Amino acid sequence: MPTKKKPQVSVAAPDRRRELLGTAAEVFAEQGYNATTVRKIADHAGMLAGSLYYHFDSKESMLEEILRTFLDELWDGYDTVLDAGTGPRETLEALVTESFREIDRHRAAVAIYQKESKQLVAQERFAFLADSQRRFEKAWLSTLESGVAAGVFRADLDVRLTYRFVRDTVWVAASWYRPGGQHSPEEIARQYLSMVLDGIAVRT
Amino acid sequence: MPTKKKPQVSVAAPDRRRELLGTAAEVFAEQGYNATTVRKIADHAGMLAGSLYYHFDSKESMLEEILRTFLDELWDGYDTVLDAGTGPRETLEALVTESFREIDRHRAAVAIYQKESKQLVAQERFAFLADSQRRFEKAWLSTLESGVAAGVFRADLDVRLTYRFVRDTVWVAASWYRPGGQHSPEEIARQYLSMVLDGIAVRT
Amino acid sequence: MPTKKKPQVSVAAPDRRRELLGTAAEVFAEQGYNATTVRKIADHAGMLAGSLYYHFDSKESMLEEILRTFLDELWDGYDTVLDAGTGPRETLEALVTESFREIDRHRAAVAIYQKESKQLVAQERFAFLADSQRRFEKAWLSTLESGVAAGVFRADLDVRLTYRFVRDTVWVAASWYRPGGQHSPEEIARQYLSMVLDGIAVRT
Amino acid sequence: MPTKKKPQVSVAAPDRRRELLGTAAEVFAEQGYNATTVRKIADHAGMLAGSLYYHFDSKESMLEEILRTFLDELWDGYDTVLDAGTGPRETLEALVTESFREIDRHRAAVAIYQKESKQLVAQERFAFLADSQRRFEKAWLSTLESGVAAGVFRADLDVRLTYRFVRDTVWVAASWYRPGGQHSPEEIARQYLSMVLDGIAVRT
DNA sequence: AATGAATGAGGGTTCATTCAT
DNA sequence: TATGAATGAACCCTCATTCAT
Repeated sequence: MPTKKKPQVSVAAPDRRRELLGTAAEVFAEQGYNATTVRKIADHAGMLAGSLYYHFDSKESMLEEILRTFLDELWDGYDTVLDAGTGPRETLEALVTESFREIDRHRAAVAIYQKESKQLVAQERFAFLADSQRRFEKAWLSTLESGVAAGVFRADLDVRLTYRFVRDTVWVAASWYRPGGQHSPEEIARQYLSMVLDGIAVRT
Repeated sequence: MPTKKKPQVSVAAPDRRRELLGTAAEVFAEQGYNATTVRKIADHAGMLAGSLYYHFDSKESMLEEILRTFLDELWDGYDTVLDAGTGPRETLEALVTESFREIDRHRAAVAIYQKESKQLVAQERFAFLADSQRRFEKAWLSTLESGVAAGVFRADLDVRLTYRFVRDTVWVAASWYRPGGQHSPEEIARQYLSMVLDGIAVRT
Repeated sequence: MPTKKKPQVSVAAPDRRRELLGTAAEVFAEQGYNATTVRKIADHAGMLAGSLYYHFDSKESMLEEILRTFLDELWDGYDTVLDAGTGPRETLEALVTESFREIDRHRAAVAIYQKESKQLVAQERFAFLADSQRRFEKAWLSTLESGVAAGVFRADLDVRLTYRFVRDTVWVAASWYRPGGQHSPEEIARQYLSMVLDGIAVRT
Repeated sequence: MPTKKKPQVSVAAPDRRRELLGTAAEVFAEQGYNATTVRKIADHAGMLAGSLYYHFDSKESMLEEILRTFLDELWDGYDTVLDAGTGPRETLEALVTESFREIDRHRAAVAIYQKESKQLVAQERFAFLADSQRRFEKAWLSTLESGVAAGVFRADLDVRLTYRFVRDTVWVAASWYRPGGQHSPEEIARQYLSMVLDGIAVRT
């Protein structure tokens, strides 16, 4: 009677896993996925490269788990916001705020996502990134569109362009954001929203 | 007997060089610098990997030349704008417009710059990136600051945050921009400026 | 315009390829496929491990090509014999003789085949081994069966058992056969045939 | 304090040992010694790889014990036959029959022996394989030779060739033999003997 | 007896780079 | 100018083995 494959932790002792994934995410974010060698991760974790393979199947599977975990939590937050049934402007504000909170919580994962997702989606293994992107686009687009319909967002702008503008505007922040800095996520969100909604020009 | 090593560079056939650099930039932009093998570039150029070394010293030198060429042209444009002595708002508008023109002309280089510069600046060879970034920051910051002083930009926003906001807002566009699309660079610039300056919310 | 993959020799300069495959086959046969490191092959060939990958895709592809080449030649010989339309006994004699000739020509490949084929057939890449085995079985079985029907082979033996007996009897010889030894393939074939056909016991 | 290292081996629970060795032999036989990982054995035994090291010193020591056990039993049987003082033909028949019985009892070990012994004998640890082979060769050769001298075996055949023929003929059977099949070892032995002694051709 | 986690040596493979032709 | 072949360093990953618990 074979086999019982991979006694690998998985369920039990997920602490070490999470810890290692955190380390890996940090290095991936800082050096880029391709430029990150498994040995560097192991160094940061205080172990030998081969030892990582007790916990994970491959470097790629670490990346996958990092991104999956992040997206799962992101969608938990987004879904709560989207299901709240608030008006377009409140929804947009809540989405932006939620986004900055996720950046705060998953800075490394967000940075990785920003940098690598374009290449990754081509691989079947990372098809879930495309799914997420589609849901993402739908959520933001429909929020913007109902805002335009309701007269709270400008009608003279290309909606797709506006969508990209808002989306990028928020997420690129992950590339410079450092948690524990002088601005809380909520504070940053407030300033960003102010700029996005009202512009930087003085009203005349 | 005098050994003429590496005739390279120089005046001879600068066209082929430019052509090859264009190809390389395209592949770098699409696949990422690290993930791009010299062989892929050579494939796209219809030659063998080793043959590229007749034209260039190394993969890295190709990258350097791509980025240098782009930044040189960028600063040509920026300097013209900055030396024009226009008011802060006009300057900002001109900078944004100029930026979208550069994105249009150097899409690949811009994409590479966006993705790789953070890692590259650490290397001495790419110190010029840091220089450029400093000049860049100074140009934008001072434009914003004189705008605030002149009362044309809002005073209630964190200037550094605003700077990052505007900067990112413009440059990330390179990640989705496709030359020859439905919007001209000037048209995109106009819409972006409208959003950045006046916001997306309807004025009440 | 991309791409033209793998300028790898293939057609042109097949000499080096053949040479390397010969070396590899020798080492595979002597040490076993799994126990043979790519470095060992490279050592025997007077080059570095990585250099082999200019000529071949992988260690496995070397194995595949070795076996394919052997089987192709084997079937050339077998088909000639089988298409000759001779009687069962002559056919069997010719098959055995041809087999020893192949052992003489492809000693290493035969030894590899003997040792590894059982594990290999499970892989899709080596499905052609199963094909060959089926054809092989059919050729021998039908020869034996028509021999029995014609009254030239004994009818009191289990045909499958006899098939295995003859088959193994011939091919295991590859494990001890050394080309250039005191017996020519034809001489060995004659003695084997004498034993297989008439037995080792003195007739009473 | 006395450190009791490795209680192992010894008298304690020899059943588990035998059981584990049986499992290991099965896997070795099926996948090949090199291709068999300690983890696979442990999987089949329902334990973790490391746990095997409570019972055995190393993977190699498992292999050694499997082969030693097999050869010990084989020689018990062979010695009984050889000491019986029967004539050459009866001796040969008894040896063949005994061989098929051993194949029946130690199928896995025989298969391993067939496949790996050639590589193993080079190692000092497995020198006992060479001893066994020498005794083996002597036993068979002298049986054949006295048979030839006594006029019961053909004198016109190369004796070494005949030895190899008979030896291989019997032992390769282990590669396809499945215990519990339709033929008992004795039945197979009878048919093999019939072929080896009298050939497969119809006497004319 | 067995587990969980780690070690460390190596193995197959990739790739930027070199160089004689 | 470009090719064909090779280099050598590094990379991801595997696996027998160890050991504290």
